[in-house]
Amino acid sequence: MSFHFKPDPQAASPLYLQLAQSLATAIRDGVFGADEALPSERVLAGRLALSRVTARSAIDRLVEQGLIVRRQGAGSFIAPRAEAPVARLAGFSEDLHQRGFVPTSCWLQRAVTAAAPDEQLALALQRGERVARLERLRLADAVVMAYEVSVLPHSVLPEPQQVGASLYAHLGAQAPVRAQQHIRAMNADARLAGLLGVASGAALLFITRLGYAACGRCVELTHSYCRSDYYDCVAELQSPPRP
Amino acid sequence: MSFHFKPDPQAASPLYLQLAQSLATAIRDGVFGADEALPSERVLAGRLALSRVTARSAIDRLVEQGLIVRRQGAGSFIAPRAEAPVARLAGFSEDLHQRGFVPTSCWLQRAVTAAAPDEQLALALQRGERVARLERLRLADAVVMAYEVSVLPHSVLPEPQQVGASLYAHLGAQAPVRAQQHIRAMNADARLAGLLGVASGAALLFITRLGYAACGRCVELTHSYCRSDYYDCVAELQSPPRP
DNA sequence: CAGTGGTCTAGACCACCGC
DNA sequence: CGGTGGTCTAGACCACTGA
Repeated sequence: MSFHFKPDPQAASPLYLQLAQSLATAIRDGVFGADEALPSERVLAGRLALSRVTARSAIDRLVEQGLIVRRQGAGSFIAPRAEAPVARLAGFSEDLHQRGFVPTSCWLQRAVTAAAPDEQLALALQRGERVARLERLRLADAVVMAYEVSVLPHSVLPEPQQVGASLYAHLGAQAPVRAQQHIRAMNADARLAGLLGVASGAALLFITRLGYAACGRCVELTHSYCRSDYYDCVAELQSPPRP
Repeated sequence: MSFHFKPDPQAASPLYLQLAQSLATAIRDGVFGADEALPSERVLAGRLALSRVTARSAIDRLVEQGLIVRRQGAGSFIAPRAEAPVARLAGFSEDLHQRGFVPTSCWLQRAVTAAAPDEQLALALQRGERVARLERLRLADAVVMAYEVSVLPHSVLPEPQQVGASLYAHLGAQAPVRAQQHIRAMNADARLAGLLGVASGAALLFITRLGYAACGRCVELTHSYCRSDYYDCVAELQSPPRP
């Protein structure tokens, strides 16, 4: 089975991304068997009339995503992972969608309010700067999965009323590209139990997320209270730099 | 303030890593002010007699680590993050150590046993292949923080008795470099409550970790039951590839 | 406009793997 | 040994930023 791909120098996206995506699709479609070696970087480059550096960049992406494993001197191989990969940064919507659920939201509040002290600190707000506050229930297939409060600088989200199902989609270029989550467990109090439809005292996942835009600014502080029986949080970790 | 660095082509580690580490140190030492621009890639390359690609590779590393933010057309800037960065893949030991605790372990079991079905599957074991089973309490400053059961292929860990405080240190080259964690919350049953010294029914973090070695093989399956009042799980997330 | 990061090329040497 | 990934160079064009 051979791999076909036509580089298009006119396209909007760079060649190495086109190639990476193309290879990723081929891998997921099973064009290459598990544990099989990819064409070597030189072969790939030669066959597609690209430089080796470009071919290598494409493979770099796939290695980062865990789709491919490199073995020096031997070759690049399909990673031996049958299961579904990836749970990078994804909003709730995208996250659930991937798992085949139909995610919906039920707004409890979308307003511009004053900022609490911890919010001022986390978002590095100017004195007196206000925040957009989004409060909602998250549902999957009509089952409540989480209660979530998001706070963003007013300047980042001037009109919270306009936010649709996906906050990140609405934010566009200002959406977070990196985030830090603190994940804890807590027992549901009466109010949370009522909102989520669980017994009082049930164990919940309590997730605090700080989201950073591409420019490095912290643009999102979110507290999520998740039913753990329906939702679990997946994290992909990478090794620290070797000193 | 200027930045000094002598590239050493003889050294074991590649130039781009030397430079990255050197820059990282300089940044953490405050040689560059927050929000200040780094020397441009061309300047860096010229001054250090490196190619621009090499200088760029070094900066790539720092961007991945969140130390630096690139702005096309403008420059590369110190990321505006005062706080402690990074919680990549770290074993419990390293993790707690970074926070200033003294981590210790109390072994409950270190043995070679048969593999349960889910363990066979997760670790992709041969039929009948046995596993090393490690069971321990994790303590920080003499307080129990977690109960943990790790299972590894016997071939990866032939002598579980020899494992010291840090499993990853003992594994050496076979230690995981990538991991996937599933994080859930659960109420402590009587046994867990007893082990961890919490009330029965208290909310615990229940973390299942699959660790993958550099060669791509899954070498670790760990279940952790963590007291959430003392321990929280930090995850750094990155954005998905833009399609 | 000059300078920046983003991408790309063609070619090179090395350390490592498997035969 | 030949082929592989790992690193490095010198130079190029583009799109974008900011003064």
